[in-house]
Amino acid sequence: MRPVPALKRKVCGRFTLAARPQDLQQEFPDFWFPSDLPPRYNIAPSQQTLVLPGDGAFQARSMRWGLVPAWARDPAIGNRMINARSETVLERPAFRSAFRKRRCLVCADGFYEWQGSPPRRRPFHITLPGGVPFAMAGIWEEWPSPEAENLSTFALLTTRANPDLRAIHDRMPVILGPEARPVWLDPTRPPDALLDLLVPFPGRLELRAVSRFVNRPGNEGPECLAAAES
DNA sequence: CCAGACGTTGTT
DNA sequence: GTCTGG
DNA sequence: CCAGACGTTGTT
DNA sequence: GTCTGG
Repeated sequence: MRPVPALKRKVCGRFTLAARPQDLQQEFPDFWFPSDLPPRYNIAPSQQTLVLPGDGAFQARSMRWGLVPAWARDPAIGNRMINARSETVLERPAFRSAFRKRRCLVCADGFYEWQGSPPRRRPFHITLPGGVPFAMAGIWEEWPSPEAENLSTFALLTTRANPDLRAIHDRMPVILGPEARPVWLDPTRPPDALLDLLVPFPGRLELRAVSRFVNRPGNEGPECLAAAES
């Protein structure tokens, strides 16, 4: 008998990065950050956001969320390549090469998950205690655009939800603590050592129901974190 | 050998 | 790029 | 992830 | 319903 598929709901598709550059500098002291970083409360797929690639430059870069494989004909394919399952990332043709050679950290200070079924689906904002910035595990690609400069894109690694999150969701982005980050970014690390890092977050998470204002991808600003209407 | 395809998420 | 199908 | 669009003809 | 765009 085939294994019964686990309960599945939708996975990380929005997040926040409202932290100031000095807060990021403190959390990621090895990296250089731009000083003019705008606070973001509604980062959606296809948008640019701050990524720390393991390319040895230790320079924060802006990349587009939604991985476009190097061989893609149409970069629109990236709009659906926003998450890569940890369980299968090693085999998937679209991700395998990026997983082996181009890993990164994706800076965030919270992410959104939606709970329930339409039309009552409600967004939650999930943070670490105190709202400190954290690093999500990512992989990235460079797509040679015929007209413009290369397009840099990334996908987030996902794993099972941890106990705090399980009430609303069964998947979550992989969050890497300070010890795991250099391992993930080390280009010489073998796949087995990397896969060991892709586990549910072992610490506590804080969940807060927020307004549906965040639903609309074009909405931006601290209103995205307003308490949920009753 | 060449030609042609190549993907993910989720489906509560 | 890399794999499959013919 | 959610919101919003969703068409055709013909075109060196 | 399904796909694209943000």
